[in-house]
Amino acid sequence: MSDAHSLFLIDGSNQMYRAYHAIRGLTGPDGKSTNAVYGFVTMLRKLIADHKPAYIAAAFDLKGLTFRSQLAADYKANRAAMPGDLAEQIAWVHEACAALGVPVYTAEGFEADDVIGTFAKRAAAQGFQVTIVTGDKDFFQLVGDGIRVYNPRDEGAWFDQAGVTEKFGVAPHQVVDVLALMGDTIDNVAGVPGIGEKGARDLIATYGSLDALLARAGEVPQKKYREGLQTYAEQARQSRELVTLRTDVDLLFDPEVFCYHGPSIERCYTLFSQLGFRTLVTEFAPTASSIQKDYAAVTTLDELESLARSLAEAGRFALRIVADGPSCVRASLIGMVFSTAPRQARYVPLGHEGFGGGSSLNRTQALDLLRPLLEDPAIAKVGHDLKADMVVLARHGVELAGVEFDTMLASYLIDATKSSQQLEPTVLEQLGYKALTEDEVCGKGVKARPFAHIPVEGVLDFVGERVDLALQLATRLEPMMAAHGLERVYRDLELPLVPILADLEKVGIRVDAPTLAAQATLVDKELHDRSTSVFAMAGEEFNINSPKQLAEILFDKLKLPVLKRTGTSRVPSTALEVLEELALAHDMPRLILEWRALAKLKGTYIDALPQLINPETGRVHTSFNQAIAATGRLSSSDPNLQNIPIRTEIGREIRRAFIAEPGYRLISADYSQIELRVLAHLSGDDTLIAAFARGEDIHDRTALKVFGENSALSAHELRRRAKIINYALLYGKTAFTLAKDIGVPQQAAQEFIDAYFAGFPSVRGFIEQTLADARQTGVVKTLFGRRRPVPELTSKNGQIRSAAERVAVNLPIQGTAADILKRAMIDVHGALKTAFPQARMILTVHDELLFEAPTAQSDDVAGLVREQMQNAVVLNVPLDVDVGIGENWKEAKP
DNA sequence: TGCGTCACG
DNA sequence: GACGTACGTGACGCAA
Repeated sequence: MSDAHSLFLIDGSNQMYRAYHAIRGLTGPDGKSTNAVYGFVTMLRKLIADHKPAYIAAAFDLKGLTFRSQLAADYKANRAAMPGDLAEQIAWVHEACAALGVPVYTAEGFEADDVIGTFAKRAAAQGFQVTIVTGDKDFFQLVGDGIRVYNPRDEGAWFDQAGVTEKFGVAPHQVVDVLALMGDTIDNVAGVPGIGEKGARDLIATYGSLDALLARAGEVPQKKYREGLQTYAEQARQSRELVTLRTDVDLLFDPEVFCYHGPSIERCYTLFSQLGFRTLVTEFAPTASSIQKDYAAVTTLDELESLARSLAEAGRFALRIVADGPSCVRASLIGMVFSTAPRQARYVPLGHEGFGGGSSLNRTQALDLLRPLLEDPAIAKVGHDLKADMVVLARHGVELAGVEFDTMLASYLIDATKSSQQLEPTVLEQLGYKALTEDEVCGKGVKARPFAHIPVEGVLDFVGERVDLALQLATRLEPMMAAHGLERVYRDLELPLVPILADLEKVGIRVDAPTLAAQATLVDKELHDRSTSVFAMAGEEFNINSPKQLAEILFDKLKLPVLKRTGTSRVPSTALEVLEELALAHDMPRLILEWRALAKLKGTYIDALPQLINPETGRVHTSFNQAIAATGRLSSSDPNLQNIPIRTEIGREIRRAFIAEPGYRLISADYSQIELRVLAHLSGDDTLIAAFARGEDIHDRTALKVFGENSALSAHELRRRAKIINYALLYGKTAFTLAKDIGVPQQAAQEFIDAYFAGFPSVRGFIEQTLADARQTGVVKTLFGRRRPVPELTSKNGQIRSAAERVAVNLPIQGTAADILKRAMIDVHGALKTAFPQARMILTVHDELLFEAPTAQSDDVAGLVREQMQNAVVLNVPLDVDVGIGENWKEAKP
């Protein structure tokens, strides 16, 4: 295919339209559509990669009239105007072509088709093998003599002379005659009335050409065709002129210009960054390793002393711990790397093994030498994810102090919706470098080697970049944070939280393996009972956990009705709500649901947790992720301790396995209805505020507002429904789902929603004001100034826009609640340190904090915690905290 | 690796 | 008139 003389001519306008319609809903960082550009770029890159043309160019229509309007004033007058969001992308598409090394041609007064026709003929005459890339059948007229047509939509769609004849029914030279006869209503090519595509093709095939046909019109047997041809002969000739592509446009075919030399990396990088095409940005980014830099390893203690002196003199440096291991709390220290200036780094190897024994320094001596520096709060430390470094260092007896700037947190505060706040993508976005990855240095999968087994020279570039780039990032992100007004949330919340979260991770929580083992035995029996019954009903054994096999049994074998299909694969869904519905008609779905609930508990918690107990501490150490959740919440992983069951009795039993050390108690402290209180504060709704101020039960209050005083339902049921309504309305739930959740008709649900907003009038005002502000600024904020960009608020797609509106309303509420909890954690941590140093915070779950304290102090600790949490912030409603004490987490839950 | 499902606030 | 239908997470097992 990569003929030395192959020339590809791309029908740019045609392919741009196709891309626009094929991809929907893609937008760039500024919320503008990028679908046509993205689709076009994808097409063009695939075309070049697959066919490796030696010469290439693209042609586009220009805005405005062409010579064809002079032939027929109404030519293309019926065409709908180009959609605005496509017109906006034309300049980008041109730039994309140019960046990818494809010259762009247009011609005043002509269409792209004529430009292509001209180049095709001239190139073919010079012996080029020309391929026209288009989905437009009009180009069939040019095929032959070294010219063919290719439609990239369909891989097999190559049209040479034989291909055109087969596809279109006539030879290429007859194509214009067929097009002239059949006309084109959209483009206002008149043709001959009464003759369509099939008629035109048959007539031209029979008579050879339009001229011959018109000359012998009287011989045509079909009356409709005959009369049409006789009446509209002139119109047919004019139509032929319209559909005939010009091959004589005043353009020079210069092979030098058309010769393909590959893309301009810089231009592609700039363009794709602006458009927000992340994968492509990665591909075209320059690598930092191509830049001159000064990275070196420290090989003697003398050198290390001199490094320590220069770091102390600098007063501020970036650092990164290099470590191997399954997690920070179990990591082994391999080295430390420092930087005080751009493109400069010094690596202190401490654990590289087996390379003549001389490459690593003595760990104890080195740490002793560095300790004063690392523990000095007056020397500022910069890094990316410093919590991880703190946890590793603490294992080696070093308490890192002076944490001053964490680039991961800064990046997170600037845009919490980014898919990753890792160093590489952040550096790529902010500095335009493609940093080395751990995979490139260590390998991945089965081939991965630990740092300890790689020589120092092998890791130097990678580890050097870690600190060098972090320091450079800090310089760039600090002013950005200030510009967004994020200093307060950074200095008052996120930064002070870093050492606290490190403490929580280090301390962990005690989990009792025998308790879980006993539960495993019980649950196994329950699972077995249910699967036996299910298999009996099915008449065969199968894997209940396989949605596919389960669907076959339920829907094929038992012929139960398919109520819903899954999102992308459109297979029959076996989700909870579906099975609950089916359970009304058959016994198996209920058993399946019970089996699933038990299997979930066993697999995710009962069996998994014992394996995560750290043998050194006998405790489970989760990781808290401070830069994941778009709302400012923390998340927990490996294991996730924020989703331990509580809603069902059997699930709640698992919390018995989370226990206090002997002589200690667990203390659980929950904020009561914190999000509704935040709503009361933010909306200023008098009714809500008054209810909270009087200490009323807010769900009862809503029940009264929504259902009135004379409802027939029990107080308990009213409260249950009101609770659903309270939280539902907070997030923009619709009547449809509310109806399902509380089991009433949709119309009744709508009436409840209306009654709610009537009862709390300021809540609606708050929602509307939040949305109005967000539309204007493109971001939403919490009470503490945390921000979240919501570019989709201006989307033309109603569904995307609605989702963005719900996000925009949710953020100030969920995010402010998260801010309050973070503030409380900082206050409580500080207060405990002085008053009860033996007590420690061990877990945080969105509106709950868990502590472990000596039994004798537990009441006092509980009181202090409660006090600190209630006074973490001052709102115009009180914050209420429920506290409980127990030997295990279940007992401690208030 | 992506998807379906389900645990939590 | 059809479509989809509440926010935020993380983990497991299956199927490809």
